[in-house]
Formats: sequence, C-alpha cells, structure tokens
Amino acid sequence: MNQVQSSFHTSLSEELKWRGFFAENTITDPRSLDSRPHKNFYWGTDPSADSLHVGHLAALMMCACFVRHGYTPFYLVGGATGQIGDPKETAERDLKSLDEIAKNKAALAAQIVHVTHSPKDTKILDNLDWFKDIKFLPFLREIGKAFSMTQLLDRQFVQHRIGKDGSGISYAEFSYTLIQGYDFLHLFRTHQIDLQLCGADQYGNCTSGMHLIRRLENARADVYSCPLILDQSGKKLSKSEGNAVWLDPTKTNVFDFYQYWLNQPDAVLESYLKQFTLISPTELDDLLTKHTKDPSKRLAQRYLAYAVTEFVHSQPDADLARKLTSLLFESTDLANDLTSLTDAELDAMTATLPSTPAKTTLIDALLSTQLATSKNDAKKLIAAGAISINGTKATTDQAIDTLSLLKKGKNKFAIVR
RNA sequence: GCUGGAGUCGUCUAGUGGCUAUGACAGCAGACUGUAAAUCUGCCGGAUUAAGUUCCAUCGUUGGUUCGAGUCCAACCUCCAGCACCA
Repeated sequence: MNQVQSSFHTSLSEELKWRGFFAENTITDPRSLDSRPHKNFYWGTDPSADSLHVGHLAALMMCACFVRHGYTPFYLVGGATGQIGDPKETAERDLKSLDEIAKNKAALAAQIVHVTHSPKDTKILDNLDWFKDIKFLPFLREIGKAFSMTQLLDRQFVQHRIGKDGSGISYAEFSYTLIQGYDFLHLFRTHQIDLQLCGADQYGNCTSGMHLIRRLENARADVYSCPLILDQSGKKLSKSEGNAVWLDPTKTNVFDFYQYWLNQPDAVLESYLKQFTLISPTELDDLLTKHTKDPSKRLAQRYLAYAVTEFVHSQPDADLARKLTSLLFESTDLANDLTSLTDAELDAMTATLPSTPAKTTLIDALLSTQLATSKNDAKKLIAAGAISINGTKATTDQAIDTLSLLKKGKNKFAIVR
C-alpha cells in the first residue's frame, strides 16, 4: 500500500465523504473544497503533552487527505496557547511550566514531521512567534473589541464552569479563544490561509478566528472539522480521558501500539480502516467480505494494525510487531522458540518490549518492566493467575536466571534476558 | 469587603463525632470467547509477611477541641451564590 495507489478518488470532497471526515463545518457545498482559490489550510494543537496520541491521528489523517489533493498544510504547535490551556468542561487546568512547554513543543513538532512523511515540506508554526511581541492594549483594542461578551458567555463550557454548580474559570482560560482566534487572523494576513481544519471539539475556537477575519478583513474564511473518534465506552480518545495511546514509541511501544489496533472490536473496523489507513473502497469491500466469512481470523484487525503501525512508525517496525505477535500468540513451544532466535532478533525484541536483565526475581522483573506498578500489585497479579513465564502460569515469586518471556494478562509482555 | 454554601480515589458521588470512608464509571485481572463484543467474578494508596500478617498514609492547607474528627472550632487557600463598594 502506498500513497499513489490510494489516490483513487477523483476529488477531495468525495474522499472526505467516503472516509467519514466530516462534522460541523462552515462549507455549504463540500465540492467547493475541490476548487478553492487558495489551497492552504492550518491545523493546530497545544503542547500540553510531549507526544501526540491516537486522538490526534484522525485529524492528521484528514489533513493528509487534503494534502493528497493538492493542499499546502501548515501545522501549528501552540507555544502561546499552550501557556494558557484550552478550557475543559470540568475545571481549570494547571499551568505548565515554560520549560515543559518548550520541551513538549519540540517533541510534537518532530512528531508531526515524522507522521506526515514529508520532512522538507512540512511547515511547523508556533503562535508564540507572533504573540511574544503583542501588547496588551493594542490587542484589546483590535481583537477584544471584536468579541461580544454575550457570545463568549454563551459558550457551553463557560456555562458549565460558572454558575451555581460550576468549578469556576479564570480570566486567562476564558480568553483562550481570543488567542486562538487571533492565530487564524494572523495566518490569514501573513500566509493567505483561509481554511482551518480541526477536531469537532475545537470547532468553537476555530470559528472565532473566522469571525475575526470577516470582521477585520472583510473576508471569508472557513472551518472544517472531523468527528472525534470515540472508544468503546463513548469516551474521546485523548490523554485527559486517561486512555491515551501515544504515537511516541517510548511512551507506547510499537508492539503495544500494534496490539491496540489488533484488539479493536468488529464494530469499529470499517470506520477505523477508512479514517486511519489509506485503504481504497474496493480493497475495503474485499477485506470486509473476507473478514465476515470468518471473523475469528481477525483479518481486518490485522490489516488495520499493520497499516497504522507502518504509517505512524515504519515498515520495519510494523514487520517486527507482526512477527512478535505471531511468535508470542501462536507459538506452541515458546521456551524453545525463544532460544532459537538469533541475537539480532532478540535485540530487536528487547528494544521493542519492556525488558530487564536476568538474575532477578519474578516480582522485581514485573516491577522493573512496569508490568506491575508496585510489589503489592505484582503479588496480586501473580495470585490472580495473570502472570506466566514462557507460557506457564507462575503461582509464586521465583528466581529468573535465563532468557524468559513474561506475560501479563492476554497481551502484555516483557523480556528477561 | 460582608453573608451563606462548597472542596472526599483518574472522574462523578455517599458519608447522624465511633472503630473498616460509600456507590458508580473508567482501569487491571480471572472465566467464557476470536488477543473481539456481551456477560459473570475478583482487584482497584504504599510497604511488610508463610499468611487477607503487621505497619504507615489518606477526605483543600495548618492548627485546635475530643478517649475518638471526613464530620465540631479557628485561621488560611480555592471555587460558587447573594449583597455591598465602584459605575
């Protein structure tokens, strides 16, 4: 699978529709996207963590879709907006230190470049570059004047935060949308960017920029959002929900990343394949037909896991994850298979899975590979029958002196070597 | 500034001065499965022990009253509401 084969759609609007990349937007006729005078857009995120997660991935895949159809992307990492924090429904955010923001910013920028697969062309912007020189009074006179307090107060999260049962909101967070709105205006003025892409949760913030452009530049700009991807329990996939799967392999290793996709239920396969891979309609039909014949073979999950891992990480990484999966789940004599691996293969495995040196005990190994969070936790897991060594259930703590494979639950592994 | 209300686990939430701080969701694990979903069961602060053995921590913070405090008192921090000030 590559990008050439995947541009089967005659137009951007058709592909967006087929992939399900449409939610609230200001475009009245989707086909106008195929022939905009300026084929520029920007998409932004705040450096509130040191890695993107799969929640961002859907938006990036949508961006990639625009790029395949001739758009020039601008990615913004919010060094300014990140200093304030996008208000949540529930409560005020803790301020991040400037050091942390700077560190996160660098990490996200590198990741965006990596995931978009075009190191030379990818333009990363930082709104701190234009905000650091902004003066408060001119900002209020120009931007503040353009916002109606009534509309600002009407926003749903504001209503949640103030009032009898609210948790309150600071002036800083309240003003967040002005900062983000100004970004759009600034980019319109300096780069002729008149389209902003975002996840549906950001739609409100994005439209405030659009209003600014209309008001101050007397020009039209648009916002196009993609639906938020929800997990099984209907929660948004993002780190604030505590179920994040990170794109950074040091935070979510490649094997776990692959496993995450491999474990998706049948119900989400079609939409995930459309949004997270570059599969074509005919390939998809074919795949789903085969999958439905014998769902237990998990053909569609395997395809999804391989394709997304390849896209986000690399082909060798995806190959390795697939190979590890077949070794770890399909081997009938794990201890034997393990010893027959070459050193190079073992090295790759050790680099991917959590590992710890031999001459240790089971509990210490579980702890140092983070399969368990504490000694108590490790003991509880052993007692519950959740831990196995080389495929044999461990019922007590024991010394581990040789190459071994630890398994926690169904799909968490670590190597003792 | 004054008055009243509130702050409990990742989230929401119960909690008449009494020993062991509810319940739900999320999370983890077991059974059944297809490494799925649904369902059932257990766990869900840390350390220690052969052991569910023992120890420590914990209801915004710091003090106090009490044999005993999440609960009562005081001060402080944060939030909400009303009033006042300002306009």
